[in-house]
Amino acid sequence: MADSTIIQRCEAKGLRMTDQRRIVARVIGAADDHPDVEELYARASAVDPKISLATVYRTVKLFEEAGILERLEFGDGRARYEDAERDHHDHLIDVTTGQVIEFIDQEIEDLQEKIAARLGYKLIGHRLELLAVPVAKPSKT
Amino acid sequence: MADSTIIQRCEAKGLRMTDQRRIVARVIGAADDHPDVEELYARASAVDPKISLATVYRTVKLFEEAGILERLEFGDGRARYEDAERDHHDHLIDVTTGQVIEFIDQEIEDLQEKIAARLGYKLIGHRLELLAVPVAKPSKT
DNA sequence: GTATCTGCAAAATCTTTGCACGATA
DNA sequence: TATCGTGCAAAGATTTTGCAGATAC
Repeated sequence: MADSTIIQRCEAKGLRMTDQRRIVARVIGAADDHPDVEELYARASAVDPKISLATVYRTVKLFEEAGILERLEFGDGRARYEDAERDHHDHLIDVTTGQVIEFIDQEIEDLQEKIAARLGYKLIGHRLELLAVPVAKPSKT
Repeated sequence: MADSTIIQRCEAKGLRMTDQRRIVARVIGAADDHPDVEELYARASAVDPKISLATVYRTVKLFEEAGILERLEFGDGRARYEDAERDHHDHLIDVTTGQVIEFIDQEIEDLQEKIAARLGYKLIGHRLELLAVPVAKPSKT
C-alpha cells in the first residue's frame, strides 16, 4: 500500500476524480518537501494555469479527511501537507535555516504508546517536531 | 525561578509594565489550561472591560519573544499560550473530547536529545502531542 | 442526466498595524 | 517630559463558502 499512488488511493475510496484533483495528487506525490497550500497552488498552476486556489484548498481538505494526506503545522500559521502513506516519520527543524529533516525512531514510537497507555489512553497518532541547531558547521561552500 | 511570577520575570527583563500587561500576565499565570487569545481577552475583559483585543495580541507576542510565554498550536488554527517557566511537559489530546492532558516522561526527553545528536544537531526545544482515545469509558454519567 | 466539482469573488477567521491619545519610568 | 503603550478601526494573511456554469460517473 505504501507503493500505491495517491490517485489510486483516491479511486479506491470512491472519490470522484477530476483533472484538478489528479493534478493536486500528483504534485503532492512528487514533492519531497512539505509544501503549504500556496506552494501547491503554484506547482499545480504550472500544470494547469486555470486551476483555482479554492480548488486546491478544497482538494487537500478532502484528501486529508479521507486519510490520504496528512496536515502538518510548523508554527508559521500555514498548513502544510504530505502523503499520509509515506513511511511514518517525525520532523527535526533546523531553526537556523528552517530546513526540515525527516527521521524515524522506533524507540520513540514505542515509548509514546507506553505513555498513552499509562494515562489510560490508546494512541492513535502523534505530532513530534524537534527544534535544533547544527552541532558542526554545515558542509556549505 | 519556577516560583517567580510572570510579572516578576517581566520586570527582571526590563519590560515596561502597564495595567494591561499585568492583567494578561496574571490571567495566564492563573490558567491551568491552554487558552487561545480570544479566551485570554475574555478573561482579561472580566478584570478590565476596557482592554482591547489588539493589546492582548501585542502582549502575548511580546511575552513570547521575551521567552516568558510559550506559544502552542493544537491544529485548530488558533495560537494558545502557557507560562514557559512551568515545569516542562508535553500534551496528550483526547480526540474524543478535545481535553488536553499534560505529562512528562524523562525517557522521551533523553531520547530526543540522542536523536538530534545522531543527526548532527543540538536539541533546543521540541513539540510533542499525542493524539489518543480513552481505553476505558470515561467516568461520565 | 444528475449529482458533484470548479472558478470567481465575497466572506469568515485569526492576527497585525497606523494613528492619535494616554500612561510609564 | 520623552518615550513607549493602548484603543480603535482598517488592513493583512490564510482559509472557507455561495453561486452559476462545467464535468464525472
